Amino acid sequence: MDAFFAAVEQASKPSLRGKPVVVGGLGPRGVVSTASYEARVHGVHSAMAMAHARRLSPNAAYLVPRFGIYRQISETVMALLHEVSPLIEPLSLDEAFLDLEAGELADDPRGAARRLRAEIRAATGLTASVGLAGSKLLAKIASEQAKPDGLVVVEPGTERALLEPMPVRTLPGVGPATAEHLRRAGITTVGEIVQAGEPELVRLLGKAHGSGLHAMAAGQDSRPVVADRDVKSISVEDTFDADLTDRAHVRYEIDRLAERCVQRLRGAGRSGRTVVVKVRRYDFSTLTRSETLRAPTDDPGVVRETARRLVEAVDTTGGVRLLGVGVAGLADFTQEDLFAHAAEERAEGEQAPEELPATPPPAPARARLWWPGQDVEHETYGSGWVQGSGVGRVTVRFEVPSDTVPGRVRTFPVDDPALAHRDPLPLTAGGGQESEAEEVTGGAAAQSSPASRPKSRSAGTAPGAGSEADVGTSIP
DNA sequence: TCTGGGGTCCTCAAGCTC
DNA sequence: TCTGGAGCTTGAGGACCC
Repeated sequence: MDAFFAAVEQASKPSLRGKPVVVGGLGPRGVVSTASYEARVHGVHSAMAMAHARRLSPNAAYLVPRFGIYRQISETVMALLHEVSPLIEPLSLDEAFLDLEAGELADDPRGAARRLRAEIRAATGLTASVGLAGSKLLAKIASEQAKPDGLVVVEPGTERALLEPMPVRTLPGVGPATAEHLRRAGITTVGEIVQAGEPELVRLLGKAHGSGLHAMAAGQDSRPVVADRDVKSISVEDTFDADLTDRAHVRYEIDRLAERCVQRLRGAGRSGRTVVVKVRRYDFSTLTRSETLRAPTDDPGVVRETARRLVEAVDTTGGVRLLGVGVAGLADFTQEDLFAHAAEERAEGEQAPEELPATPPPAPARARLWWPGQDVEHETYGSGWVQGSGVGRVTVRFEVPSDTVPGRVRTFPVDDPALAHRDPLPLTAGGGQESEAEEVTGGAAAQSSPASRPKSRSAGTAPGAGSEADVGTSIP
């Protein structure tokens, strides 16, 4: 998926169309989730510290994510994918693998891809990119090449030639640490991984990673498209604007996180046996502590008590920047943990004064309730979104997705009773520009080798926004 | 300017059982 | 009865992905 959050914001807010937009956490420790193509020109990219992004692109619009509307649009797109093939493996809100051979359009993958992109554009007003190949690895690489707004086809037999010159970071599973490991061994391209041989890769990276990477570098990827992956763990975590130094405050936050975690656990109809606490200290060192219970639980008291016990064993004297609570070893049933219940009751009865939770931290200032990008409604001026807030004032731009010109801006006191939060407005369907992207070549040399053709074809799709330079060769 | 949130998978060490 | 090894489980950390 490509610039999805930013593309939704631009579609929702007419005044931001064609402008640099950055979506992410706006607190002092926020990072970029997505940058629009206009912001990427200035060097802004995802996972970058927000403060860094602001220096690179000071005139961009900085907005908080609106997951509700992203989820709605994602559901629309996934429903369209279902019409093409029943076998879909979603990777995130905006990206999925599709096994075309499980659908009715297996004989015309290129037509299916074209139709899909057109339908996504018609339904959401957003553009999508598609990579068409015989494996998930190559479909993913092709969809990256296709962005923005394109289609790339990797012809069977061209896989090796396509992959060989690419940097090792192209392969999934190769991050900064593995890339550095390989670089020290003199390996910087995918071709060099193949040349090094599997035994050398296993020696460098271990059995699973080494042999898996060697196979992928050789273009061998037989991973099937898997629908309905089972969730293995559920967790919540918070990074604090300022490090927590007070143990009672740490305990208070652990209690809150345990509560939220159990809410999500119950929302998913699950329980779990292993409680995990995560602590990131002032120096960014990260510790996890876990405890496996005798039976799965979804009891907030049990999770809270276990999490408290685990965090007590961690030295937090220097300060804590992040706390997390999670539950793993998920099951579909619960079993009352009588011992933990008894322990909880005992603890409640015996709580010493210093064991009492700390006074909750001071509530955020009213101005912090208005985050840039949020949807609002004013009794007089109608629907709009928060452009900014501070020094007791909040600035709102009044415009809706269907507007063709930017809306007007007005400023109010932060506690103006006429101003309220509202749900996002849907994007206008069919808002995309008509443009039939031309397909160009994606693979390297177009030598066709039917014998090497993998059994299934996968298409990776990624709604994006931008130009139409496509590359592609036809599948016979 | 330090570095989010929610996940998955792998590796390794230690303890336990057979 | 003792001992060593295999295999499993648990706990912790690291790397990676979107």
